[in-house]
Amino acid sequence: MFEEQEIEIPRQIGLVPPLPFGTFESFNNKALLPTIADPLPPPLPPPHLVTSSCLGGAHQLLSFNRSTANSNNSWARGEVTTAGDCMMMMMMRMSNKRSGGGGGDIAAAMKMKIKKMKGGSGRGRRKVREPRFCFKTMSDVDLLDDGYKWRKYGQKVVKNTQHPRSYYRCTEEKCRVKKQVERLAEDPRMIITTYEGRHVHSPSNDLQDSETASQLTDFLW
DNA sequence: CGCTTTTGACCTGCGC
DNA sequence: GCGCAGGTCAAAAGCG
Repeated sequence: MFEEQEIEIPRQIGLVPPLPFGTFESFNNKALLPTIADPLPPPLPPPHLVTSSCLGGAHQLLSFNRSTANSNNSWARGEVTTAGDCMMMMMMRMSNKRSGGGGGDIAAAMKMKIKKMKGGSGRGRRKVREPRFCFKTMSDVDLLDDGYKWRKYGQKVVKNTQHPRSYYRCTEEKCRVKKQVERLAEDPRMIITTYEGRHVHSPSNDLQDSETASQLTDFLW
């Protein structure tokens, strides 16, 4: 059970079904498909982070075809080929669910961390913490291609970790989305990517389907 | 030359 | 109040 009153980030993060960890099948099964009309999943198990080793090596090619997708949304028209696509799918999935209400699991998962950061830290003005969620992925490269352009603005060695945490900000003007990237101490092949905020623009990658781009704008933060 | 990365300093909150 | 830790700033260096 979650003590929702202690959750200090907006509940718009929504529900995310727990993902089996360690296999690409987790991306081929329905749990991750961005089917907008999906009913809400059953009540969630305890707080968790979204986890999946969707990437074997650097941006291993993933295939995700129309028949698998089984829906008319934009993603069903193409193939998922990059790490970024995988992350987008997860993000979209989360966005799909948030409107259904009853969310808060990710928020709960982050509760301790957010609570600790409540009031924040760092230089200058204090601001309201944006919604956050994180992915655990397997990749050789730290900065996954998620369709957006990022500028690194800091790096920090976090206590009790072997690898520094990198801080990135979306390069788009007026877009305040940030992300943190760090490698797992236990398994350096795994990287934890934490997104904070919501994109106010389309991915900078050239998407062949402009409709896709516009829909992404709707779904991605 | 403009953009990105690096990196040490700085700021703020929290725990003791 | 002090020290610690996390997050951010910004100057300098690097790069295409």
